[in-house]
Amino acid sequence: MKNIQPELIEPCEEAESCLAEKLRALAPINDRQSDLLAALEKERRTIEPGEALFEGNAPVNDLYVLKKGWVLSETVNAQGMRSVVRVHHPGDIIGASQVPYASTPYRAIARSEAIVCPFPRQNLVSLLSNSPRLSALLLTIAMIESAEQEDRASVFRRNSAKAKLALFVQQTFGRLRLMNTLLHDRFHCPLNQTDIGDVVGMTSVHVSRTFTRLEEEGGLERHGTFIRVRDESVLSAYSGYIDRYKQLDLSWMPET
Amino acid sequence: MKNIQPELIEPCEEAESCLAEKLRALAPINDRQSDLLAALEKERRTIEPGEALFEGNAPVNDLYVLKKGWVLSETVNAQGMRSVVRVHHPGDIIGASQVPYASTPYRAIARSEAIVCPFPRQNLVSLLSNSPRLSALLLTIAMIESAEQEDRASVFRRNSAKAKLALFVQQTFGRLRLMNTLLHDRFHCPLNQTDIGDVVGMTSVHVSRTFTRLEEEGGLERHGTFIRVRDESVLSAYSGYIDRYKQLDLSWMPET
DNA sequence: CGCATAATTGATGGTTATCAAGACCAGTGG
DNA sequence: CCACTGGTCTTGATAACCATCAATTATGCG
Repeated sequence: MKNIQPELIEPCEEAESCLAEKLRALAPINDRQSDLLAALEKERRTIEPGEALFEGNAPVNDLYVLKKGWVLSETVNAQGMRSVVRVHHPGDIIGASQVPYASTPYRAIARSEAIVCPFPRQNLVSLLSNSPRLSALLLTIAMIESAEQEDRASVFRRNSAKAKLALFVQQTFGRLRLMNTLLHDRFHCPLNQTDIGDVVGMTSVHVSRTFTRLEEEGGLERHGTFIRVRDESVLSAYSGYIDRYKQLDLSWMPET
Repeated sequence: MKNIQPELIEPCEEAESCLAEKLRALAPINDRQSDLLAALEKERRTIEPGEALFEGNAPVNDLYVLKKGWVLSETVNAQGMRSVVRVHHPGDIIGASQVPYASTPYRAIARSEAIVCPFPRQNLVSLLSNSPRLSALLLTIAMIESAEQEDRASVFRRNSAKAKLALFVQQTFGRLRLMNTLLHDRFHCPLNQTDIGDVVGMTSVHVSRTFTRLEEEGGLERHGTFIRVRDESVLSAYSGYIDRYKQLDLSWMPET
């Protein structure tokens, strides 16, 4: 397997507000709104691969805007098996789904060198109080991710290993492309096959076999830590993938 | 199997605003906020069991507050298998996860006699614009449901059939109890085993077998269309169930 | 080069899907 | 009262898929 030159990967790192970049990819926001968002990303913290951002059953005080790198939210279920609940990419708010809770059962762990901007949960309130439009955008993101989750649920609980992996690749690629429009047909995946297995719900052994089959069928190619989407139609035939960042209608959103 | 007298089931039906009832179960809201919510439930529509509320790939114009009955959001995946994406109970906003989209791929179908209150998507904006607290509550509900979904995902994609069914029963019971504090240890389930199978991702045949085993182990009992939770610890040992409506910390929410 | 981690490949077994047949149940009409 | 019917649930036999265990090969890094 030949290597492919890693291209420009994390354009978000340089932005004044990574979250603002993400929201802007969905709908226009004005300077005042942009400033409100930038206020969330004053602090900065770097995390090494393998290091934990927070541990399971820790109190929820801060949320984190992810500026660079991949972070996994994972948990251990009743039978002691690890399960990766979410894969966070730049622009995501890590811990957003834990906002209403006193503590989170999840553990967040970096899978590549990551930069996060911690901010207290209280700061969310200033967004909600000062901008209906930003409130609507936060709700929109929650709904988009919810739709993605529903898609995964549909496929992961009944379908074949090929469908699971195909959906994983397509959803991941779709999310990365939102923040990095330079991506063409391949992306860097810092997860090993054990991680991927814990995301889609299969063993690392079967991840390996299934990747090989999808390669044989021409759906994708692997080159080291890069994955190339070669024929989307092959993958979609298994996964039924829908790009949840397309087909949006945000005309209803308030202006301010 | 002896029959059990169906007790008082749908207290929400009589409330001025079913949604307000649900939010009030989470955090106090004042009269002004309550009025804003009641404005969403002016219209009313009755749906018979088996009847569709909307079909797949229909444009998203209205959302629906469910006042009474069970409604399923379902879809057909790439391999032509039916998948139940969500089970809606009284107090739910049907179609909430489709707010940002021009159309929805899902089909909503009633499984018992249902009453819904349709309201245009635009009306959400008046909530967001006029009450940061209601915005926060809407976000909170989205996050709670997201957490429930993550729990399902963790269990459904790797675990045994017993774990899947146990979680289904416990999550369903937990959600119903939020709106009906009279429920003690049993609830009416209008879904047949094919429906349940399409919710949890297994065949109706295996649902039957697994229910029988869980009964033998003392976790639950079935009496006609009623399910009685007999020993939560037995079910939790499989499912690792967490009540996501407990352990909330909503102290951060804005007042107005 | 040597070591550790990750990926691959093969053999075997368990869990669940699938197919098929029969039991149960409520409602209907002779 | 009883056959009939459609739906649902149950039970059994078989097979497919994936997990598991184990051994080997590849990859990356000091």
